[in-house]
Amino acid sequence: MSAFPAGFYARKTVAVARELLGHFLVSTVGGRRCAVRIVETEAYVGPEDPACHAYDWHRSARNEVMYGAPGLLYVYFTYGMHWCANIVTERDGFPAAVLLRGAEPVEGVELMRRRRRGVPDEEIASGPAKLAQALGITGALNGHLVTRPPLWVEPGEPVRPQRRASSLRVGVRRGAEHRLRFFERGNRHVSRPQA
DNA sequence: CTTGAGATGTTT
DNA sequence: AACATCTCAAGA
Repeated sequence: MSAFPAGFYARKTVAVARELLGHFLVSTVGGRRCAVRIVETEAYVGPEDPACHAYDWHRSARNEVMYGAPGLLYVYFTYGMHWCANIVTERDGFPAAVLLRGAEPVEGVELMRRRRRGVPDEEIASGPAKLAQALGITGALNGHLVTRPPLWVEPGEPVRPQRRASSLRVGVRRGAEHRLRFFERGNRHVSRPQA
């Protein structure tokens, strides 16, 4: 059994991943407003986490923002096509973040339907790259602080612990054994089968 | 409903 | 060669 979920910073990142469920993400990217309710997250808990982009203190132009202050948006490009968005969770200098994996549209749904080319509403943001596309998030927002426009978190009714569930992280090979994915049980906007 | 392949560019 | 993914087509 590896140590990292028991460490202090891991606990904080995991707490953020859990507690983000039920809160809102508001975007005014492009000048029009839309908002989603977060229903799925994953924790990437720091240098001891083999799945984390900052594993073993790896530091590069791509993941530099992870080493910054909590509340910064870490946006990366993957599979040659997709943007994914994280929120940095730990103190300056300790690289950890929470991946935004799934959300349900609550405001500006027409705008998000346009960005997502007419897919059914439950697929507008049911996945990290779908979520980023729906909100207009790209690399241009890398390093943005999520307390102000054009993208910020607003408090919502927290998901009660009884309605929260966890699972293995999706698409992860190294460090795959840890249950660091969190989601609202039964929600239709969660990205994958809820094991 | 499920599975599998292809798209596509960056990082290791 | 892998990658914190998505879409579509085909099959059960």
